[in-house]
Order: sequence, then structure tokens, then C-alpha cells
Amino acid sequence: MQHIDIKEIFENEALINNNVTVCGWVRTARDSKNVAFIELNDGTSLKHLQIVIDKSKGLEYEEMLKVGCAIKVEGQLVPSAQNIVEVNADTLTLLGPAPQDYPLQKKRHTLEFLRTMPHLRLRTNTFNAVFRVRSVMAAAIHEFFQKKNFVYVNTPLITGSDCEGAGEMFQVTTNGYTTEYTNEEDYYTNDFFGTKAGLSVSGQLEGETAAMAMGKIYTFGPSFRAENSNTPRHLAEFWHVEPEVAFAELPDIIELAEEMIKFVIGQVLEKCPNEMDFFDKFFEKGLKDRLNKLISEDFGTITYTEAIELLKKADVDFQYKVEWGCDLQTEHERYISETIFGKAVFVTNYPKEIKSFYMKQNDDGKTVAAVDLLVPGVGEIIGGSEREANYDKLVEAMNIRGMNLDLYGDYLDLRKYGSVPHGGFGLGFERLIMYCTGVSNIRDVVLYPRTVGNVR
RNA sequence: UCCUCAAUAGCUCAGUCGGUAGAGCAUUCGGCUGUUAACCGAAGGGUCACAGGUUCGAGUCCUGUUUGAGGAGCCA
Repeated sequence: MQHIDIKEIFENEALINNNVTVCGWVRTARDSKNVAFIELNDGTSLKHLQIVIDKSKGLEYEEMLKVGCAIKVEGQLVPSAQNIVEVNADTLTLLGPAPQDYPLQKKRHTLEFLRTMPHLRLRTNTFNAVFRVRSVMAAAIHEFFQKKNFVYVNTPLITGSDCEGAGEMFQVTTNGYTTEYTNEEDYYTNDFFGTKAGLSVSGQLEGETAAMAMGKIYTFGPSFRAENSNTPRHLAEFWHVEPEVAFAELPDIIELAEEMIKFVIGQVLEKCPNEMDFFDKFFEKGLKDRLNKLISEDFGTITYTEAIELLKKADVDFQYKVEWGCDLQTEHERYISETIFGKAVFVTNYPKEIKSFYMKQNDDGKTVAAVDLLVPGVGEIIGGSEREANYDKLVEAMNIRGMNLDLYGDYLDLRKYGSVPHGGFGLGFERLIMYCTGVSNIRDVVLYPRTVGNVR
């Protein structure tokens, strides 16, 4: 169907005073005696295109004033004082009518109401802006890593091993509920893979194997967590960015994370000015200032041990007592990133007891080379570490946790043959989108959010 | 999973001390000299989330359930 994107209508000055054809959905219409106005949106632009209907031309137009219908318009593009340009319609075609029970109105709806119709909420300004920003961010992530010679790998979504400590796995099975087996082993050996399988909670372990061959890799794809967590920051299915770098130590990983966050946010500010104005106006006042500040200054850095000292000295009555060895609670993380630093901050070198088996044990014998990136508002958006490269130390850490070493033969081989210092991090893509847009519920930055009890 | 709050017209909400269900927007109809969430007039629209209970009488009080939101835990 030959037509011009509304985005181009607004940007290409050469089109002015020419005849154009545009298609789109009617967002709102205003009718008076001699003239009617339609605001048309085709998804390419946040700004609507005004269509002017001169009633003396005798066009059929009444059905096309209904909010939500799809129309095609041919007419002359003319300058407009208030709207930059507008189209004086010569012909109007109704592509798809919208009956009066169309649920979206031309007024503002609550995000809660829009969540009840994930298919139609996409036709609102908010979701138009969210998914354009999401798309630009995804492209920026690829661009960042590709320019740095990282190889994009796709780790398996179905896995036999659990990335320990990263949450509950969804089980993958072809055994129906009517099948009966006498014991668990019998059940799994008769299943599709002949063993217990699940959806991956992280591609890290497989990513490490790739990094130990290709040097620098990244994954960018879905991860699945069956945790019963009901918060505005958790999804059962989310997109995970997981770079893994050989010949790298913890400071290299921190530098990479900071550089990546700054690049992606810089791209959004540059390529989505209208969307960012929209978010700044309707979702978080001062959003653009906050992001511009973020990309122009260094992130904070503090060790876990230093953070504990500062929290102990803080004149705040925390609900959870601060003691070296405890994991940082949300209230502590907020105090560090929002009150102490007032910006993004890396917290490093956590006690080994509260972190995963694969993290490199530091020489102090008490901590591991882990890092979390805390940002004001959203909390933790990155978790990473230098990995334990020493075979014996890794085996020891796994034994302490009572893990079955037989399931990790491939992983242990990496330390047996040509082991090198390496590390990486995991970024929750949706959390970065929240941080970038000011949208405060993760369900509103995903097309069809999957959460506990919701798989529509 | 735990804690708190909420659920009234299609949407957003009001509803006083327990006494006949309200507004704005939307919809439909009519009007209006180019409007910007247009404006003006009229009409239609209700199982007050669901199930019990207290009461002469419950949208309002009590109990349970469901759904949603926020916080916590877990995490990205």
C-alpha cells in the first residue's frame, strides 16, 4: 500500500505543498459545521498528523471521526502554524472501522487499566514511546559490543543444569499429568530429554565456555525465573544481556559495564528526543537531566566492607541491622545509591558466603570479586563478577555448597584446560528500560508481561 | 510467600452519621465560522468485585474469597 510514514511527513520539508498519501489510526477527531479535524497516528511518530476535512468537498467522513478506526488519506500537505504541517484531505478511505465499544478513549487511561488489554494498549502514546526506546536500546547494545569485537552468541534456552543461586527454574517436560511413575528418577528418565530439564535462568555458564574460545562474547536473550516474586521489578520471562570476557579481572568488568550503560543511554537521548521529552513530561520530571548527569560523570565505587562501615555510621534507623556478612537489603542499597552517592554506584567484593560458587575468591579469604551496580530508583540493574579460574578453589566452593560436580563437568574443564582470568556481568534489560524512561512498573516495558499467575 | 491499601456507570472518581445511586469524560442525538484532551445542549447507561453475616434498613459495619496496586523477601 503506497503511503508515506508520518515521521517523514514531519521531517521532510520537500514534501510541503505536495500531494501525499498517509495511513494510520484515528486518535481523536473534532467536528464543527464546515470543517472537521482528525488526529492520525501510524506508529512511526509520537506526534499526530492533523487531517483537515473541508465539508464543502462532499467527502464521506462520518465513520472516520471514530476513535480507533484505520483510514487512508490523500491530500495536499500544507504548513500549519500550530501543527507544523497538516493534510487537506481530498480522498478518504476507511480501512477498518472502530465500533463504539472500542475501549481506548482520547483521554488518559491508567496503566492498570491498560494492562488489562495488552494488545490495544500499544496504540497509546506511552507504549509507542516505550517500545521505540526499547528498540533503540536493543540496537545500541548490539552496536556497543559489536564495535568492541564481541561475538554475539545464543546460549540454549532449555538446559539441564541450573545456574546455581539464580532462582527457581521452570521445568520443561512432555510427560502429561496423567502419567504415573513410581519414583522421581523413573519419571525423568522417561521424559523427552531422558533427564530433568528446565528453562535457563542465565546463559552465563555456557557463555563462559564461549568466552574461553572466542575471547569476548555477549548474549542477549530471554531468561526465565519461576520465583514467586510479585513486585514492579520482576518478570518470569525477561531479557538478559550477559557479556563474558576472557583475560579480564574485576576492574575490567566494572569498566565495561559503565561504558556500556553510558553508551546505551547516550544513544537513547540522541535518537529518541521526542520520546524522552514525553517521559520527562509525563513520567518523571527531570528525567533527561538525570540521564545527562549520569553519562557525564563517573559512577561511584565502594567496597562492600566500606559500605557496611558507612551504613553503620549512618544516622538512620534501618529495619534490618547492618553487620559485616549480611546481604545488603533494599533499604541499604537505596541509602548507598540515593543518599550517600546520589548516582549510580558499583559495590564490590562481597562476603563469599552470600554470593555464588563461581565467583573468584579474593586473597583475604573472606570476600569474592563480585560487583553489583545500584542505581537510584530502580535498585540493582547489574550483577557481575570475576569468575574463579582455579580448578581446586572452584571444586572446593562447590563442595561447600553441596553441589553435584557431575553436572558441571564442562564447566570444570574450562579450569582444567587453558584456564585464564575472566569475568562478566548480567544486565536486566527491562530494568535498564525502566531506568531510562521513568516507567515505574516493569510490566509496562514488555509487550506481554509474564508474571506469577499471568501468562496472557 | 508475608504486610498494607483498594474494588461504585465504558474510563477516572465522589458518595457525609447506616436511610431512594452522583459528577466529569466516553457513547448516542442535536448545535456550533479552523479545532488542539475543542466547545454548547439533551438522552441512554448501575448485580456498588463475589459469598455470607449484623440490622427495620448495608455502597457504607463484620467475616471469608477473588482481583489489582504499593512495600518486604528473592533477584536481573
